[in-house]
Amino acid sequence: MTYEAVRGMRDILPEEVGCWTLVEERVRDVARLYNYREIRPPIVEHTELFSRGIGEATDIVGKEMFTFPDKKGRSLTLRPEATASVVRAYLEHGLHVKEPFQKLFYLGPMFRYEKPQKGRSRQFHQYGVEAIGSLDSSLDVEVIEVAWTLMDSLGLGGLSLRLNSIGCAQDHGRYREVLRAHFADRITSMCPDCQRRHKENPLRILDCKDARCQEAIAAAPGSVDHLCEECARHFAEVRRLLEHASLSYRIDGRLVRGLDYYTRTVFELVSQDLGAQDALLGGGRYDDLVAKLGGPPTPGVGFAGGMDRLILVLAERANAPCADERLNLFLVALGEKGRAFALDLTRALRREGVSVDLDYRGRPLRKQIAYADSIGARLLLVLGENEIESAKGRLKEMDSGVEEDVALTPAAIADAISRRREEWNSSSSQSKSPRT
RNA sequence: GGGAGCGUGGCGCAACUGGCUAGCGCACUGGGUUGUGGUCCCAGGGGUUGCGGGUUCGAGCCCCGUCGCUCCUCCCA
Repeated sequence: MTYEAVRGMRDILPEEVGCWTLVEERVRDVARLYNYREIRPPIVEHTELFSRGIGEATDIVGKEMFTFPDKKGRSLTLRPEATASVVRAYLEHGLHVKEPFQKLFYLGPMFRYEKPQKGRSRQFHQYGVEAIGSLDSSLDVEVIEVAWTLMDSLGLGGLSLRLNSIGCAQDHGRYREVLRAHFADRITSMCPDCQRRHKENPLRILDCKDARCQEAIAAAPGSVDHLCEECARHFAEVRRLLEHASLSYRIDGRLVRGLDYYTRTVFELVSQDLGAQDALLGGGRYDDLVAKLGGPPTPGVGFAGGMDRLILVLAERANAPCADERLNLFLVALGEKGRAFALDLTRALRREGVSVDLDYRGRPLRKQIAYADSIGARLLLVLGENEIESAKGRLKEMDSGVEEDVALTPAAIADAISRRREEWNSSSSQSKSPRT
């Protein structure tokens, strides 16, 4: 093997693409259902957008970005997430002036320089929604509902929602001190990482999984108990509305997300099927981000989900829904005459919107048919002297073996196929797929 | 970033304590006298054993390095 893909980047081959397009379609359908509109920011941004937006002190900015200089020496970065880009676009194009309240969604590749493992590659794909311009608790709940609805539409049950509120910027400062005080007298018996975190950002201690630290963490006060009056009220309302909508959740006082811009509501949807990389999607409020990036004080809330992980989970469950587009018709050409006839017929049928293919390698009849079968063609039509002379052929259904006479005109064949389309569409996603 | 394991044709695997031209299944190609597939039979192509060094009479097997993958940790999607 002479070349291989760059570490942490992988090919999505034709066999898998069906699952991807299906998930993408569902994301778009659900987003539209809730009136979120698609936005497509570029993949490369000025490095500063992320270091400002996501936070200098975060792991993402500190050590996980694909950053490089352009030809004029400006520092550019492959986006590690999309929220900062969406907010940048929101401000750059004056959306905040035209209509400050915007509901947007996106879909696409993100890049983080991490050690690759299952469910975590350096180029990965996220979908996400952002609702910018309102502090209303019902919007937090709507965003969470979008996530649940999407999972439902993919037939994914058995997921759980972890929920927390980390309060506003002022609350963060106070809570940090509360934690620092809590851990102060036992920090010496905790892991080295936590001793560092204790100084830098005690919030991160809550994320630690080291056995030595668990006791102290379990006894730590939750952020929920240290919210200011307004944040507490906001969170209570979020919870009330979630319950009202019958969306179950579990309060997790240890849930602190890795991006600095989060405020108030934070949440994660986790799956048991994913091992260490169990977060299927996560999000929350970012009420200070727009202002931090130079805009007017504007609240926002959103989430991002990992498509790669989602597809991994779908694949592990039985009957994963995958788009399965099968070729309508394969023409088997016999001899010179048959070949010429088949080429013309192919062109005519394609103009009629019928997907058709034929042999390009001069293979014998038997192999042509075997090939048609292996690529999952729905119908087969043999074109030899007999057919051309009589202007009649036999259309064979590959799955059942049933044959039907047809006139060899594009219109007649296209008609015979369109009669079957409905039946194909209703059974396509579960029926036998090609190459299995 | 730290820890552990693993790299043999496209895929899945085999090769006794280092010992003959590195095998098998699937897939692929051709054929079983150019008119019907998914079964069967025959034949065939394809690997400098991830890469680079070393030890040895001899290395797919041992040692070192390197690259990659997997899992845990970390982080998150």
